[in-house]
Amino acid sequence: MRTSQYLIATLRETPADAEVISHQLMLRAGLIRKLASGMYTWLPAGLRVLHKVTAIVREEMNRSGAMEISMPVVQSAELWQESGRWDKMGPELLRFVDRHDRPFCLGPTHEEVITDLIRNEFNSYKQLPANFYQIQMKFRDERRPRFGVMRAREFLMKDAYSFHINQASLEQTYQLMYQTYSNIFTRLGLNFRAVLADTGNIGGSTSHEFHVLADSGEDDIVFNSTGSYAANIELADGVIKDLDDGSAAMLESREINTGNAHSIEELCALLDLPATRLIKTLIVKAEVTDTNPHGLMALVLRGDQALNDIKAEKIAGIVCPISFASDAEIETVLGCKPGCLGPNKLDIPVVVDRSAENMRNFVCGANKAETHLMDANWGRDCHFDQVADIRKVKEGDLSPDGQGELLIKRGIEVGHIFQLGTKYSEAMKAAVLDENGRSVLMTMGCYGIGVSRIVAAAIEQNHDTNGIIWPEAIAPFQVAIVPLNAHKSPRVTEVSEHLMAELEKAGIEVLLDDRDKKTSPGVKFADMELMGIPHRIVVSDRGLENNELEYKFRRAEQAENVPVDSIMAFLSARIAS
RNA sequence: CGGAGUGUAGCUCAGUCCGGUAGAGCACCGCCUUCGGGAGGCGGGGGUCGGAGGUUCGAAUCCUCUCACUCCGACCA
Repeated sequence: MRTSQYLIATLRETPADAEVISHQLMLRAGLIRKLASGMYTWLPAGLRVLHKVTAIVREEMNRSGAMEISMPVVQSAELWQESGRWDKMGPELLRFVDRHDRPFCLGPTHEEVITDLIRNEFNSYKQLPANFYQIQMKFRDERRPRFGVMRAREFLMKDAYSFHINQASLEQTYQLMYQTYSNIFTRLGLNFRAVLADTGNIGGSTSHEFHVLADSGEDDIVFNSTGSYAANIELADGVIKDLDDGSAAMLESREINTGNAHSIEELCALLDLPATRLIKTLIVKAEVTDTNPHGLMALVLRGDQALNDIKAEKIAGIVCPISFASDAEIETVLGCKPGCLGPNKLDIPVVVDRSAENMRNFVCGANKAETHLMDANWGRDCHFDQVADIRKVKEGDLSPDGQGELLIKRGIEVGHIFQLGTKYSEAMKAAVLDENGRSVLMTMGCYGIGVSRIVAAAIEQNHDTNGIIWPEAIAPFQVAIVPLNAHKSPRVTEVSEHLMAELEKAGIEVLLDDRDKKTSPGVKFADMELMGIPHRIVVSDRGLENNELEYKFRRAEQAENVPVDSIMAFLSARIAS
């Protein structure tokens, strides 16, 4: 390819409405342009990258034995009503009617369509297991699209759905997909982690997310140094090192005046105690029942620990999404404002985190204005109804498997695999006959990859001040040829053209920067670097006088000279490796 | 959906407070010079100042409404 016949849509300056680096560089390198919020046109160079990612995903999915299909983007409401998600989904599902006033939606995911297909096609256990996938544009009307294609409304996704006669078969395919995903992200050249994940509303028992590590990621992922444990912070478990073992002798408790000190920090300063000696009591909304007429619940943690909302939402009776009780509600029910609350003599359910379960002689609110309880103890002064893990793990906690300490890093979720169970097959009556001629609901799994998001994630992980540094597997071109003074030097032109032809014959993708003499060398260098092309050859009279070409690897500091007649061997060795 | 902000040339922005001929740099077109790190000179094209309404002799500028976009939060199989 020649730049003179290609859309090199590079921008010198950063567009004002791009905040994260991948979004800025995708615009500046001329990969995408915005049509509307969360919707992007892929320009030629960007589409080349997207296609390379797609090709790797497709190859590995095919290798795993999955079958590629293509389902409609537009889906009729009936199926969604049948699964119950038409009402459950909310405005994220973009709905509209056709000319006959029949309701439709743009597919945000395809569980309904695939389940409908398979319940009609499959009759026997002998047809199982089976795994189907597609690579297709999805549409989700996100409340707040952001960061370019990282969180877009229209995005390219690989989604796969597997069908099984039982849980054991599902687990086999699940493992296969786990391995397939690991292969895909390895081939893409990304630094990633597979982590245990929350199954969220989709249900099911087991789920893993695949995260590309990058500081701009939207998720916190937790893992130990040996790699034997990794989880999304939403459900990560960890062991506190300095946990109180509850062996100390109980001291006499007493009320103390703490004035206007309300926060843990203020109390620590006032009492000259570490936060680990304090107890934090949070009041959240709960369902109103006979046993809990106030509709509130107390969540108790050690003073230095933070609440994990996702974990807390799993406690029976808590209102989802979790919300804190207002000051007025707390005062009405507990007779005290927040700031002096404690788990003593509360007539609402009290859930204590394991971090506070065994504490001795702690400080907690006395449920009385400006008053805290010193040297309080469970049983004698305070009570709890239930112990649960509701704590957000911290860096430095011990790994739950006993292997070292936990690290926390930011991650971009690029893949997610689920064991669905029978959620959809039950709702949509998708069954086959087993070997005894009995009708059995199929067990399902589903497996997603954010293909367009991978492009952004790769940039987040691979860039410098000059622009993108593509992993070689997904670069739009492998080699850039930059001729200098081609308009004056027939020899430079000839060598450049010849090299391009040779490389293309060898199946290597080349971009020859043959823009006219008005495009200065500096502009060409800057553009090729901005676009992140991994290998660059400069052809100049100066070099040719010594029979040399200049080679520079995008990641390297320095360029090096290579004899003209060994350039093909030189390049094919580097590109292969 | 709550909070904040921004809309002026393809891009980055000035001009708005204090109403009076629509600006700069880059990009683009032509000619000349230059040619290994975003060159220089001369000449040129390009805008209903997001939209609608209002105030005024006169509105990019003041007022009202509206639309779009961005950020923070909430939300997110």
